[in-house]
Amino acid sequence: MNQTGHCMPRYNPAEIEPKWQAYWDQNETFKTPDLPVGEKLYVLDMFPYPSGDGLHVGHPEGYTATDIVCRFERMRGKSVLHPMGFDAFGLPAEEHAIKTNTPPRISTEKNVTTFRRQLKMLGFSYDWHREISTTDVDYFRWTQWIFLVLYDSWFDAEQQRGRPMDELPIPADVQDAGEQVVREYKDEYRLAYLANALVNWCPALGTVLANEEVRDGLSDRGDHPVHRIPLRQWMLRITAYADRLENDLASLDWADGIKKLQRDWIGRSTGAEVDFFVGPQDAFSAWQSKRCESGYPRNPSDDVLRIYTTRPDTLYGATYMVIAPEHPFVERLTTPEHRKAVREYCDRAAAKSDRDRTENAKDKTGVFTGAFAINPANGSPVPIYIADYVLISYGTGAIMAVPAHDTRDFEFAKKYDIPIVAVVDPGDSFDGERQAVIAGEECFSGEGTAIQSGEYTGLSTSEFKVKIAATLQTDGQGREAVNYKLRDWLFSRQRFWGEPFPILHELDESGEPTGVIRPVAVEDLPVNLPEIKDYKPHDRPEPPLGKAPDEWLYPVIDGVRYRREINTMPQWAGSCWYFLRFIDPKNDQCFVSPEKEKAWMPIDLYVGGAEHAVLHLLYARFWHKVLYDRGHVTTQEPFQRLVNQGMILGDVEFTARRTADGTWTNDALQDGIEVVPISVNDVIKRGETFALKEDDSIKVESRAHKMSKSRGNVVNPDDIVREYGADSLRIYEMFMGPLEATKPWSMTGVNGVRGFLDRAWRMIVDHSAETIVIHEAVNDDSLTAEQLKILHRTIQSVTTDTAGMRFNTAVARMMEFVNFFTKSKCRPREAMEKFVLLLSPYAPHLAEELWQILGHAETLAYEPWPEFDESLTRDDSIEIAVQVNGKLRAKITVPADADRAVLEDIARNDEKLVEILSQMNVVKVVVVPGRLVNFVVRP
RNA sequence: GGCCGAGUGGCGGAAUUGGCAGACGCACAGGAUUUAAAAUCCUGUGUCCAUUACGGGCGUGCGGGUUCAAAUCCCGCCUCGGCUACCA
Repeated sequence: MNQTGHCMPRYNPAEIEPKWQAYWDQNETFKTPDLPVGEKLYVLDMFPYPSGDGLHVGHPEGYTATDIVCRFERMRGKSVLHPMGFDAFGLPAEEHAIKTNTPPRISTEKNVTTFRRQLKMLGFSYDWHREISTTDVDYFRWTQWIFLVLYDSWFDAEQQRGRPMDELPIPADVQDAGEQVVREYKDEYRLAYLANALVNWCPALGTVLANEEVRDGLSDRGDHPVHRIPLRQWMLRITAYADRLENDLASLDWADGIKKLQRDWIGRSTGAEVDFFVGPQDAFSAWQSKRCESGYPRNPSDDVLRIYTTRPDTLYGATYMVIAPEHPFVERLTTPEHRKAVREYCDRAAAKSDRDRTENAKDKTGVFTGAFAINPANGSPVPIYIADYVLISYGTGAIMAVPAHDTRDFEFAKKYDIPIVAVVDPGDSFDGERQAVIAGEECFSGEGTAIQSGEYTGLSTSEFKVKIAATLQTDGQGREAVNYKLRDWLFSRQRFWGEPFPILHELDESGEPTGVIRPVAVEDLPVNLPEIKDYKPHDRPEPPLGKAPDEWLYPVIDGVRYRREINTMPQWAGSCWYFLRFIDPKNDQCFVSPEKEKAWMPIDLYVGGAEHAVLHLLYARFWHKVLYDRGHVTTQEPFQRLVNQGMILGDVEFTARRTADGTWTNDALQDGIEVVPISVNDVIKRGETFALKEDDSIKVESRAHKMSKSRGNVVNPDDIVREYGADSLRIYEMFMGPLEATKPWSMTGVNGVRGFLDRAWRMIVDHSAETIVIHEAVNDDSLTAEQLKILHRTIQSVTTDTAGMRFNTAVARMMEFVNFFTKSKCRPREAMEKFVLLLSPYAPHLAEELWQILGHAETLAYEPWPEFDESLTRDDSIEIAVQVNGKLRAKITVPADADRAVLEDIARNDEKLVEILSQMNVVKVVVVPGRLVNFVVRP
């Protein structure tokens, strides 16, 4: 039996785990057929970014969960697709490339090798034939192809679907204006389009930074100043799909929390757009009548400031207006005497990131432009301010400010002494000071009844909204509008290590861009990354691909010279469709064969961390819907069921506070007081909290922290596998608690699970023998009635718990099985074999080994999952509780199927109950068969 | 500030529909085995009172409520964690 020939009586994962991994590899045990045979199951893990640090213990948590489901369902006869790959584009590899001046592909491949080794070491049953990496040229060829689909699509708002560009209706006046106007018109509709977007440009580092790399207007690395500058960027029109992305959530089997996160992120709001006239006051009525005739224009003219509001009912209370510092009207509206102050204010705002602006939200700042607009409701002039609490990227970048009914406007108005006019009466039921609100001394942002609102006075908020929207519409001064917090997706990065855009910019004879864009022909894909000499940033806000050799950068097609797009796609791109490629990873004719796509999609179970709850899932859903609309996939949603695994924290740490001279203290943290780690042995529990053993007046803090390099509490799976084995790691991660919960790591816990596997081994293998032989207690006897009951109960629990992904309790039931049979001198082979099959999804290496020891030549991966007989799991007699007034007073043993009358009778005749009941009057008897009998009594 | 989640022994956690709180594991203690230790096996282990045995009181973050019965349902708080952050 022992292939290496030497004696191995003890459970030795270091030997059997590599053995079975090699077996699965050589026998292609988990190779999945191109098309499912029978019922299909597509189970997907969120593929990892292969960082230089290798796997951490958080990865195997979700991966083990899906692996258990896959192994379990294979045994239940399903055709399972379970692939793995790598999301390998990304910043760390590029940073490494800059530092060492080596191509990022080299470090990426090295990291992928490490990840693959670690994943194989854990015994996951992936079909490795399907491995893909987003950085594979054969892969990103199709990422580029999908980009071209996006570029060639527009969103038909009426039909609510994406359609090819050649189906876009071109208005006659546009058609007549010539080719260039038609081209520009088309570009306005494409799902992929170019626009000026603000980026964080850091001149000192010579690079553009992500929002999270900027703090207080300085770069995270090096503290250099960062400016927000507009740059021509690729955008994806995800907002067009906002309503579908929101509505289709209803059909998905996801946790409500995650759905809500997505809904909030999309952030749909309804309200109105209103144009405020900004010309001279005596021209106002002329403008009004003009608007009555022309109607509300699609794009605002120069003589108006267009705003978006969700509360058009508060129009009469708009006492000032605010535009964002980046608003295109800033320059034009500012009067000469305010120019200097405005310029200074806008420069300061430009130096701040969105995040910094919002972090100091309490203190509103702003500057007066000197200009006024006319409130269309009452014709009175209102001052126009510039303030960074208004964001250029939301709505129209301008607001009407109603300080009486918006807390932000209220703060601002207080600070700058702007009139506050209440126009909503909160009513009697209002908790706060109703009179203070009406007097404009307190802000109220709820709904109520209109006051001081001309003809609308007396209307409820909702009636008012409907009426004024209609009026604005007829007067051509506004219209109903919908807005989203979701922005169009900024889809380009000034980076080297990403997918190149398959886009060419036409150049004129002097080498300047003509504005004409030419997509790379599908047959010319892929556009590979060029070799470049160095990866260091320039001092211009230009991507590293600007340094590419001319042969790459300046292709000539049909005598026309082009410059390639030198931005690259963001890391999200590759993960937007990888699940489709897994279905058909080698196809060089199309991104996925329609037949295979139809057979395998949608994904039946998708497991990953909650950190991707919003962006990745939203982006992938968006791409999928475009592909669906264009007829390339057959499902509207890619991820039918989603489960988020919880975070694994480091081992619990105890800390106490100490002063500089070394005395313990409970004082708050301040200069001279430090937090020091305490050993578990020096800690006692005192009441609700922990305290120091040597001085129990000193509080000890007990908490598990996120694993991080800086804290030094990171657990490396390599170490765990070396010391305890992969099967122990797998089971421990499942046994810690529910999959979705956040839970702290514990080394002694792993050791405990290893003890269980040791016992399982010794239950079947004679560990005192010289060679591997089956334990003498294992025989061909038939099971006793009790053994049969335990076996079937175990099968039942493990089956339902595994199917319900309650892995922690499934493991507990298997532990009980082992505890029971280890005590038994007679362990029928039938029971042992069924147990091994139950264990196999959880501890596949050990199970395979035991299966072989029990005399089987083939892998157990496709053995039928054990069946249970429910009638065998039941007891003939059970013990139930007898309560008096809800308190447990006795326990009685009764036939399992005893009815109410019988139960009450037995309970009444119980020795103890006779005694109690003799002194009491029974008012009521509650009998729950199989549970309890409760006597309600009075003296 | 907003949203979401969670509070059960020394610790991780279990507990169908409201129906015997603490499954399983860790840790700890005692015992067996051993020259000894490790390993293994057995026993005990919420807490307080009582201990002659049977026992009894309390107990699922806190305070109320509904109910024959509440970890579970309702109302009001507290604490911790995660996400998010001026979205007009």
